[in-house]
Amino acid sequence: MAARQVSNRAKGLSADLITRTALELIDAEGVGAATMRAIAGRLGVEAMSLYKHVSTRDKLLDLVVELIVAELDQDPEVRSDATDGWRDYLTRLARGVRRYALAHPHAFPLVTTRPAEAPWINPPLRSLAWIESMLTTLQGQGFSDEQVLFAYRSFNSFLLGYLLMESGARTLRDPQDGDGSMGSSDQPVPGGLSPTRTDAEQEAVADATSTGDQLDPQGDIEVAEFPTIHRLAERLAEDRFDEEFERGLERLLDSVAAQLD
Amino acid sequence: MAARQVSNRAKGLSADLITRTALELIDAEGVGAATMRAIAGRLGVEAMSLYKHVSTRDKLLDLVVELIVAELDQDPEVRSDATDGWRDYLTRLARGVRRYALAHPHAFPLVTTRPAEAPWINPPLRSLAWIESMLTTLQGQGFSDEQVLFAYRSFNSFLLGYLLMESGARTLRDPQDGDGSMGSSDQPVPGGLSPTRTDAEQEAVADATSTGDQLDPQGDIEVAEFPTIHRLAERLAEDRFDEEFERGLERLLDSVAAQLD
DNA sequence: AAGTATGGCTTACACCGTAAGCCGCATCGG
DNA sequence: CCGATGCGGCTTACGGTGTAAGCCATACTT
Repeated sequence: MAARQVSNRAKGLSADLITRTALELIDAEGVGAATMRAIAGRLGVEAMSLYKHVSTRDKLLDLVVELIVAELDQDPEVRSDATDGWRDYLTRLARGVRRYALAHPHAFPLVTTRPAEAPWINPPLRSLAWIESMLTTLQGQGFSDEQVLFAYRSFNSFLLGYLLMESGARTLRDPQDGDGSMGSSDQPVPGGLSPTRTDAEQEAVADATSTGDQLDPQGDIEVAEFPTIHRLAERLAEDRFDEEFERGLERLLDSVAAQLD
Repeated sequence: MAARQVSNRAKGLSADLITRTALELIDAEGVGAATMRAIAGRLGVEAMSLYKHVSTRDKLLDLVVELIVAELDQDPEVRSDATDGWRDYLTRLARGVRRYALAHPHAFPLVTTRPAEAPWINPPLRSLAWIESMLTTLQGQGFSDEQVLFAYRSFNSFLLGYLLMESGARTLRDPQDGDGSMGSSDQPVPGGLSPTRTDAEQEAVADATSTGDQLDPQGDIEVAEFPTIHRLAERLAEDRFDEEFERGLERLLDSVAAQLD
């Protein structure tokens, strides 16, 4: 009964499994590593077999984005009701989004960058279900249409900017970091549920200087030319993300509150 | 004397010309359209000739980013001095950045997404020269180190989030699009395209319905499932970007000012 | 038992980035 | 003036990519 699939047949493929495998590859080695052949290979299957379940690689990447965003549904801290008020609701939601952003630093640019189908679906909250949830919740909390719209847009644009900056900063290097959590990090940001390994070797190292000759071969700053950067380099590189995220979020919520006058 | 180059020779190629041509193609048809062959073709040259001036396509894309950011230098409204105070300085700088973001909506994701060489170089202001300018200017205006850092990070993250959202919203619909580059950091991973252009590497294409079956074939909302989105759809799609940008910027500057207490 | 649909596989193609090498011409040292 | 040098084009070729088309064993349906 079952089990024996000597040749082909019954490998148990499915769009979901494929999507999940693609995300694993992306997490491990970057978006570029998730080729149809690589995904198939990891599933012990030929590349063309994937097309029985997924129409195109492009659509597959969209599915990956959906999969990531769907982590909100499993996130125990995120709630779709606002029993403790809109501020609590938005705070939990924002932290949930941050959690999946940091859980998938290689994939996050996909979430932020992929063209949307409608102007009101915007990153990083690209799920109609959650957009609806947010809008109705705020409305239920007494927000006028105008205020709902303001809150929605500010919220998205804050998260987008902050998280892309943060995940970008955390991502760039990788001589070998082992676990990637340097510095602080003790907040409730631990993480997503997926087994992301940030390690990966990726990046041909070879280049290093990519922005022309702004940086010397070691990647250090030209002291003479950029004295202030050099002086502040250490503090610029410092990791205060948790703290700054919470502060920024508070400021955002304050400005939303102010709009309620 | 020059002028007549019957066969080969003296086509006047240069890294700068190539970069400029690449940007034209990106602006017109998306990042994915800027293949080495396409760029060369537009210059009446063979693809391999480009490599005499540019080491790799990846580096070329970096040059494109540099070229875009360099538009700040030509922008008559942007000033590198703060004779009218830091608020005026930051306002002009922000508007300048917005100007090039909107001038190159297809290329902007490159600016935001391309892995940086150092943690303190972050999008969308990816020029050491301008970073230095901003830091020293603020410092010259009496900001403490702490305040400079706060201002720098807030400023970047605000611009990044707002502009990516805006250019994304303005971009979404297009016959074809295609974007290349990679997420946080990727491999060389060349890419194959399909009939028209899509792209490999990171993502691509704007093919319309992408978020699964959230939208019906026309791209309209499922009214029953998402009543609030449907009710607010028109206003969500409304274009109030100019006004909101200015308001958001003001709020940002206020919060920077508050930090000066 | 026959028919049909499903879900794998094989083959093939156009296009991609780019390594390697060729060669005409412009420049310069003698 | 002539030869050497090397720059800046071109040609060829390779491995990799997404995916169209068609094949065929198995599993479900009737």
